[in-house]
Amino acid sequence: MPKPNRGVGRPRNSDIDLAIVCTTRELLAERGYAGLTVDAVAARAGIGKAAIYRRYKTKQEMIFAATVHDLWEQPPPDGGTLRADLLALTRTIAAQLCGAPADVLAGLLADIYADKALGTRFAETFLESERKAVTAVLERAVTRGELASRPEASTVHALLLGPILAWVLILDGDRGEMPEFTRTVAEATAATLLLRPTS
Amino acid sequence: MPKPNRGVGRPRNSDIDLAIVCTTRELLAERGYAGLTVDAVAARAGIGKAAIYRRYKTKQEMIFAATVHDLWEQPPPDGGTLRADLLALTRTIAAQLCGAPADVLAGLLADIYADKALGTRFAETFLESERKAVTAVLERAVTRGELASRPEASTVHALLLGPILAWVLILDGDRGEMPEFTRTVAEATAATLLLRPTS
Amino acid sequence: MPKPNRGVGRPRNSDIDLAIVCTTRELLAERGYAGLTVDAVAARAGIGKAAIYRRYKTKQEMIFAATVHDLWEQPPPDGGTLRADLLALTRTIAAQLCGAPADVLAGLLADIYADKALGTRFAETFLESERKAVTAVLERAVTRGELASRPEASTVHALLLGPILAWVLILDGDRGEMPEFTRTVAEATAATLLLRPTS
Amino acid sequence: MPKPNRGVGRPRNSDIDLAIVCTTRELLAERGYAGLTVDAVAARAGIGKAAIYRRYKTKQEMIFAATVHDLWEQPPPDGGTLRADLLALTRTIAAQLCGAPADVLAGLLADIYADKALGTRFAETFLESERKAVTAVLERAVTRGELASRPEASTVHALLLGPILAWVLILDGDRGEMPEFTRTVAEATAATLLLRPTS
DNA sequence: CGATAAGCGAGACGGTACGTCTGGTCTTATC
DNA sequence: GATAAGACCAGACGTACCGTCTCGCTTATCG
Repeated sequence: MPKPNRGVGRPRNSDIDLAIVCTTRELLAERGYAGLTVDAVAARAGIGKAAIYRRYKTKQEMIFAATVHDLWEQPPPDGGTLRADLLALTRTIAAQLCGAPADVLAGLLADIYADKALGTRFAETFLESERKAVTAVLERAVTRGELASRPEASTVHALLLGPILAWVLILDGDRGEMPEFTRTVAEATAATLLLRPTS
Repeated sequence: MPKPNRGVGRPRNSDIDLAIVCTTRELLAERGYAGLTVDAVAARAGIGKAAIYRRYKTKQEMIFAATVHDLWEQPPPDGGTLRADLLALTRTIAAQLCGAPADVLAGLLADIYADKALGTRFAETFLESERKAVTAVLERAVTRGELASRPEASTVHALLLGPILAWVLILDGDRGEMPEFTRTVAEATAATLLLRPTS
Repeated sequence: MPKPNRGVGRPRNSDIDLAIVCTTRELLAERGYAGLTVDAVAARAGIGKAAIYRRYKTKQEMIFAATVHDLWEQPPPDGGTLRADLLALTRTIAAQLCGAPADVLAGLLADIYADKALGTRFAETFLESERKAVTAVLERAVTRGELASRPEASTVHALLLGPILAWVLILDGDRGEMPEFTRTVAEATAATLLLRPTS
Repeated sequence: MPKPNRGVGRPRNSDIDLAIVCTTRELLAERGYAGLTVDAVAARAGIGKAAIYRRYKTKQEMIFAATVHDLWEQPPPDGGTLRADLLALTRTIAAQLCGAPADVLAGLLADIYADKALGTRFAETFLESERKAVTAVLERAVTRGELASRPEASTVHALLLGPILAWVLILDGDRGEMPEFTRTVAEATAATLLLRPTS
């Protein structure tokens, strides 16, 4: 999230906003997360470093902004059944995670732990919104009578998010098989929830 | 894995091997992954930087060696049922992941993507041995007749590893609840496998 | 001679230019040539190492610049006689050589041989200007009729420079006696030239 | 001057003594003074570093020993006249200085200032013996009646040594012209001494 | 003869400096 | 006041070298 601009003086050139984001993505693709430097972004984009740091506090924020596309906040529309809702949810999660190469994901994750502020922002935006979606889906199932009581959202979240995370981040799984895998994950979670109430 | 030593000349001092590993862990705990420097390790351990770089090509290799404890290779003993085997397996995986703080895990993961050699080593040691254990457990279940056919090991691996990974790495879950959570993950996977053959 | 700066962007801070030179001289005086480190210069001057290496390619260039004060170019004014001219010239040379402690002189000399670029610069600035002065003095003497033909400049240069060099660099002679010694050198050379034409 | 050996235990291998000296000279010629490393000498000579440091306290002592051929101590034989004695003396000095490349001379000189012990040894051996020779020559001239009183030996030493030093060290003079130049230096000094009593 | 002492090649060790690089800030002149 | 260029501080990185030490071995003299 770029720093705000008080609306006084020369307005920011929005071409630059775009150039930063695009160049960052380019260079991430070319040189990988570890090989990305702010100087390189500035040079390639034909802008000054100050223009970057006026918008983002740190390099990590810049990458975060360039990578983590401002993500969906709404829980998926009611699909009628818990099974359908979980599948939709899992697909959204998978789409998020597949949006960036694995090295970027890993790098970002590391930076989130290195920089407390970034961690907080990540938790508040990304995590919180996902968690809300999970909660909403579960609550709908309770309302429908599919579940007796609402299971712990964190647990379900981990059951959905985790396998996909592992697939792209650790196991370097084929992303072509992702739709299929997504279905497996969703159904496994659904099966578990429907069979036995998970704490 | 440290660089080798041709058996000629003065042998490496194994006290130093140990000191590097211990000091690295100490400093990781004190200052976090991002705050670790090679100079600090050398200074604290009372050794020269050369002694470190004689053993490890890069800082990352050092951290890797200090962190990824040369890990279990054996699949869990036969527990009699798929359910029991999966629980044991999941517990082993969880123990591995809980061995290091989250920031170290994240940092290591990022470095694995940054350094190809490290990535290969990680895949060959850590991943391969885990995968073999998963395969063994599944094969036992087929032999027992619990499963009709052996499911894809990668998928099951992701279903087991993923939620735990997400729990410690993303959701910053309470590690005290890990035993309980581990059980949930194992049972969810068991349920899925026993209900429907996963691809 | 510092690296140039293309007039675009933030200009070099000339305070730093000065600080580097002064601090280098200070530390040379305090710790001697062999004890001088770039880190110490940076630390004492309160600047970053990069600011030094932006100006000088190597430590040696820095010392060179800090020590070999951009020196006089003009031959001494016409003193009326060869004897007088030689004395003036010798005094200038002696003043140059006494400007730095013996260890710095020796260190610099060694570095000049170690680094070809430095050697060239030394020859072109220091040596060439001194040689021109010697030539000019000798030519004046020929014009005056004191000498029948112009002697080889290199030889005369060696006769003037050498003894002083030996005095400060090898024999560790008392610098208090330098004025007297300078006179001796000048007169010895004058006597030789006036008696017999030196090749 | 190598460290002594108490005659007990295995005796030193004199092949190694020679190998060190020869290899040092070789490498000095190939890579220059600044490029010489002890490891390289040991490797090239096929010996261990310890064998070197058992003989010489420091790298500089090794180079010193390999370079400064154990030099003449005797003043030149009586040539009958001051002029002839000075020429002989100058030739000896020139021979000494021409024995090593200029960069080695410069490097050695710098090291002499860096290492007090080496400086003392240099002064006591090289310098002192030269000075004695100068004194002896001057005294002979007084005895012969060529000179009224014995001039200051240091001064004469500087007048003889200096120009040659400058020739090889600073002016990078052609060493082929050395014999001629030597004569010039000797005669200039003789002329000065015979004309006027130098301090 | 065996014990003792030292030499030897190889190379690890602690220490220290080098020169490079990057991140994030600041300073010009220009727009 | 935003911008491009680039200087600035801080400090980590990985390399190189020095002089010392340790290993397992060899080679001499002494008892």
